[in-house]
This record gives sequence, structure tokens and C-alpha cells, in this order.
Amino acid sequence: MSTAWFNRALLPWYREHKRALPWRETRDPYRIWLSEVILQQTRVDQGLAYWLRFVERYPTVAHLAKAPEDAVLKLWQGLGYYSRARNLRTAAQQVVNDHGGVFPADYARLKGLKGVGEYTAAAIGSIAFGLVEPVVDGNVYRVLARVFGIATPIDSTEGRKEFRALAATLIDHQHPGDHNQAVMELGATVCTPRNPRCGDCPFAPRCIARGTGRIAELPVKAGKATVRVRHFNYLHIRTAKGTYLQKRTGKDIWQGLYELPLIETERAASKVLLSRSLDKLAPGGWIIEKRSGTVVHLLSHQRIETIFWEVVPPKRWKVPKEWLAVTSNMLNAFAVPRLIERYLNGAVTG
DNA sequence: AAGCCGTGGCG
DNA sequence: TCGCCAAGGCT
Repeated sequence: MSTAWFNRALLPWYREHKRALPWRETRDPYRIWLSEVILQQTRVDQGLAYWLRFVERYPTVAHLAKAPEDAVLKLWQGLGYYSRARNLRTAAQQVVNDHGGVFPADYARLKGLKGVGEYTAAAIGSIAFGLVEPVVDGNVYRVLARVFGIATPIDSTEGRKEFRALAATLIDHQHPGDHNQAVMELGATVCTPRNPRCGDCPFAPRCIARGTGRIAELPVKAGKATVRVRHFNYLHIRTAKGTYLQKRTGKDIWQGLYELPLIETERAASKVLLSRSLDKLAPGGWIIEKRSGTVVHLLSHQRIETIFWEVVPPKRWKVPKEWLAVTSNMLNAFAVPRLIERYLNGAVTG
């Protein structure tokens, strides 16, 4: 896949829109490293004052290496993730003791510093030393997922691999540092998680997510699956032969379990709406005797809002062939979801 | 690999 | 209001 258009659009946009930030005015790896650690999981607005204070108090990595841990933590106070501050001091000592006081200029040795992971090593390497190392942070995931329409979960091993590979094909070999910062800047200021400003985006004409109306769905995170709300209406039908059950089939929850006959609706069903659905099952003559309150059943990824309806079918009608009449003493022989079990127990006793 | 680590801003 | 999210890394 040719991706030259990506950099043709990206770098001009960046030169026009990049924010003036003090760590962008230097190629001192110490100051760049400081900014990268401070900005881990932290917004520029929050981290800027801390960076200024650190640079003033500890102008070089040697100064930081000599500082007491308590002093570093005090300067870090309020910024959160305090292991970053402890690791910061440790890494400064590593630079002094293991690298002669000079920041290492290769990816592997950068990553060997305490608190410097894949992202930070690539950021320092590309920005301070011009190494062709793609960064993949939260901004990059979001921008690439949307522009290229990638739905692979970003918090999966497969997803991390896929996005890293794509970022590697995209990175500008002449300006790796600017390229990396440009993608992040775009993600931070234009391609934001909510309400992205697509009107200001250089990729808008080519953005897959925008073209297919999936901006809000990308990037995908597997960890916290979005909870889908569904509306179930269960029919409690008592006849001389017993209560009707049916078996759940198909690619859905509770596969293979039994339940009361189900009518799923788009929204919470009213009596009128349910009547219409019942008429489709068999025309005319249904009597709705009782409507339960809404029972909410929570699954990891679904919220099932349930209404149990006691109904009486028409005098003469064709019972769906997948329904089976079960006598009350046989009901507990069938595997049913907890939702159904609780209802049936309540319906019998109360 | 999945859980933990903090705080502030946002809709 | 409250859950999500933010220039991640460590264990």
C-alpha cells in the first residue's frame, strides 16, 4: 500500500499548527527525555509547569542524578504516577554511571533506562537523535485506527503488532522526530477521542472512519467492551399442558439454554407495542393479563432490560413448533439463564 | 498477560 | 453525575 500521501498531508499541517512548547526548542536528549516521562498519561497543560521546574532545579542529568529521592518526589508532587519520579532519578544515575553522563543514542540502550519503555525510547531516539523509530501512543492508535479504518482492538497483542507495523511503514525517514510528533499533535488537538475537529484535519478526505461514519467506534478497545442495551419481553403462557419454553439457538448469549418465548424489541415495550408483536405471532385474541416491572440483568457486555408478560393466547391458534409445554414439576429439569430461573421461582412462590 | 499506578478535564 | 480518557511502564 502506498502511503506517501500520508506524509505529504501530515508534515505541512504540523509545521502550520504545532504548538510552541519549550521541549521543542531543543535537541538536548535530557530535556526531551524529561518531557516524555512527564507526558506519559499526562496532558501537556498539566505537565508543562512541572517540566519548567525540573529543568530549572536540575539543569543537567548530572544534577538530577545527585538529587535526593525525597527532593525529586517533592518536585513531582501532584503529578501522579509517582514511580515515574523514582525511576527518573534512577535513570539519571544510570546515564551518569553506565553511560559516562551522556544519553545513549540507540534504541536498545534508551529502553534499558528505568522508566523508558517502547514508546519513550522511540520518542527520544527519533526526536533527539533522528532515529527512524515509530512511536505508538494513544494518539497514534486513534489517528491510525480512524484514518485507515482499523478495528483490531488496540489493547490486544495482535492490535499492538498491527499498529506498530503500520506506523513503521508510515514514518518519514527524513524527519522521523517531526513525523512522530506530528501524528501525536494531530491526535491531541484535532483527532480527539470525542468531538474530533475533522474540518481541520489534513486526512479528512481519505479518512475511512469519517467516510463510513465510524468515528465514534474507533479505535476499538477489547478490555472494556461497550455495554449493549437490549430489551427482552418474555411471554409467560400457562396452559393445561404447562408453561411454554423454547431453546435458544444461534450466535447469541445463552446458547443451548431454555427460556420463555421471547420477543426482543428495539425499545422498552409498551402494552400496545407488545400487542402488535403478538398479533404477528398469531392474529387476534391475545389477552395481556399482567406486566412485570423491568428486571435488569447485567452481563459483562450487555444490559438486558426485561419485562415478563403473562399472556393468554387466542382460543384456536398454531403453537410455534419450537415451543414446548412443560409441566411445573418438570421446569427445573431444563437449563435456564439465571434471569429466567429467578422469575420462575418468584412466579411459583409469589 | 492483566492489573496496577494518580490526577485533572471533559461531556 | 460519573465514566472515560490522557505523549505508558512495570510486575
